Amino acid sequence: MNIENAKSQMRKGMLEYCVLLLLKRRPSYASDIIQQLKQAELLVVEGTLYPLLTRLKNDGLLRYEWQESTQGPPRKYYALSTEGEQFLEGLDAAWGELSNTINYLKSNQHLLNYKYQ
Amino acid sequence: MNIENAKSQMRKGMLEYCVLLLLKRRPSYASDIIQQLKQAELLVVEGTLYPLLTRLKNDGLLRYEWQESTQGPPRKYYALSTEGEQFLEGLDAAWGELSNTINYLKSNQHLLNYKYQ
DNA sequence: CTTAGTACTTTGTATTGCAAGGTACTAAAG
DNA sequence: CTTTAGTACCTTGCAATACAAAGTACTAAG
Repeated sequence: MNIENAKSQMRKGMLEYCVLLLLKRRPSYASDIIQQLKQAELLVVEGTLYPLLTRLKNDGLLRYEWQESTQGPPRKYYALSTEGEQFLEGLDAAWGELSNTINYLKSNQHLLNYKYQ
Repeated sequence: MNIENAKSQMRKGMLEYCVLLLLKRRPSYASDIIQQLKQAELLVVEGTLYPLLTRLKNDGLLRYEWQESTQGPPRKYYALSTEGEQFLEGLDAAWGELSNTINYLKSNQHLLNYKYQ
């Protein structure tokens, strides 16, 4: 058990959220998404992202269209569906709650009413 | 796919962190930890927590001691080891980074340098 | 001695992140 | 024409782990 492993664990639940956040800004293809996440210091590899995108598409949260590239094979540009936008709003709320909860746990406030034994 | 499922995914990577945060405040036994997490609106069930505690103990981050209870069977009080305290500091840093990253992604700031196509 | 309450533990399943390997298209070099 | 390099998409096998459900065990009350 090391910190890297723990960081990886933390990222796990957030990946889906982060990908949807990125796609809200602009349609992107997989390799592009990986670059964007790397810039944001959220390392993700292909073997993680492709199945995730497929899952989100199958759930109706994403749609995609093929686009020619000037250099290389065509790209699959993913974008949020209407349902995906609504889902993202739900995730925004969930993130807010989780963030509050952890900051609360960090803040010691819950100790004010605490009597030992 | 629904929001509850997604929330659950988000919680996953944070559970370890939250449990360590709680145990930093005071030694607790499993059922007590579940109650505290429930108060913080982070639902966790026995089948999740017990293996987690065992894992953290095997990794040397926690230690425990049995204590008699006035009502019912004895309780296994877990507390942070020295190594666990250091590990928690690492998780604090990781949480800060992740939190920053997501707020960054939410903030649209990464669009300022963006040119489409 | 049975029932209720509390607490710890294990088993089986499903999800999913990731490493590694594979397929396919384009363009440039030999 | 064939080979090589670059880009992009996809799949397979493994390991980690959250969770539901069932099991064990102790105490106290009826």
